[in-house]
Amino acid sequence: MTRLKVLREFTHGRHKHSNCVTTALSAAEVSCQQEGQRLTPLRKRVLELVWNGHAPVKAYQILDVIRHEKSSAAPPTVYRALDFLQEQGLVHKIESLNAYVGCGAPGHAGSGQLLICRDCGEVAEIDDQEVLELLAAKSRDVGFEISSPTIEIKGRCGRCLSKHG
Amino acid sequence: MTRLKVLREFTHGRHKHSNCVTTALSAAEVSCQQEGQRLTPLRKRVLELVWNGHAPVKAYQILDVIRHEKSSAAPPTVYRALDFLQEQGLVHKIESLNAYVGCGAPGHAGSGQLLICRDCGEVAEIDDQEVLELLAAKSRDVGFEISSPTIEIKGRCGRCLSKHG
DNA sequence: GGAGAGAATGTTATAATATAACATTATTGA
DNA sequence: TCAATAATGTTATATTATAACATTCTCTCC
Repeated sequence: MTRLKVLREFTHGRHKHSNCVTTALSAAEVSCQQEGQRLTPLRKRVLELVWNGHAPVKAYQILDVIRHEKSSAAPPTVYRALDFLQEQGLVHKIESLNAYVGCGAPGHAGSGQLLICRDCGEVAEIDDQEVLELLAAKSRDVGFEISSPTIEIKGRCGRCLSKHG
Repeated sequence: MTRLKVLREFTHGRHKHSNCVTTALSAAEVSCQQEGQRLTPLRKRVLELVWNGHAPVKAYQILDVIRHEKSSAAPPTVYRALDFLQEQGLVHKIESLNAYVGCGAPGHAGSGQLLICRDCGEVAEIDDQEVLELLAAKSRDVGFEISSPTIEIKGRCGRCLSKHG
């Protein structure tokens, strides 16, 4: 199937997560450098915490950690960093959960389609042009022009399906 | 284009909105009757307020109105009614706005695709099987099985497009 | 009609999420 | 170095939502 990009995968079992974090942080460095944006230590740390795992992370969870490291941390500390990271396409907000996940493909415009596993909580991200084009076509039928789709899908990932039937 | 159902339309200018409200309330009565659910005066009033117009309505806006009519009104009053209405498919929550809109096709399972106009704020709802099937197919490619999609799309409606270019 | 069960609503308190507004510090570029 | 801008600090508060328990209402069964 062409045009389907997988921006963030389900882990489907154990994996060496430190690799995910390292990769994400390096990619973020590069991306920000290219864009002339500053990935400050604070922003980098927040990104790292968002990449705590493959499940969504809440703003106040991040704050709880940062508070222990930096007494000046307050809600704006975290929300501003998250805003920056979202603008850079390094993080997506999952609106239906009020939580955040790292994006596997920084610099990538907008968010793709977020797949959220009800069982294990992991989130994958795909970006499929066919889906977007079809949605755009259907929207045009009612006179609507898309600018930014939010697509969040709850269901079950392959691993949880095979585990629990 | 087949299989595209329009559950809630953009008004595209003036219309007699009281008709929308009347229709929605009647449909709700019928739907609840059929399902053996109780559309109490409170729930009906909340539904009516959600249908205040074609733009999303916030829970606390509803509460502000109800407070004037019923001194006992408090947040749970409104949230419980909204929960009930969502379960009955009479109202959808727009996750990306923390706001609510009425559904034009009660009883309909899940929400369709919500189209949100950035300019006038109106929300339409379509329900297209092709889109859902394509999404399901693409999700299957990464081993994921969809149970409930949340699709909210920001853009511009036909009227605003023709107005402002 | 009355008793009991379950549903709906009332009531109080608080949790969880997010932003406003202004002060201070750091960084960059002229 | 100085000024401008960006980033962070700081305090307060707005917004959204739920917990927990009390009371009232509605329906059914007898």
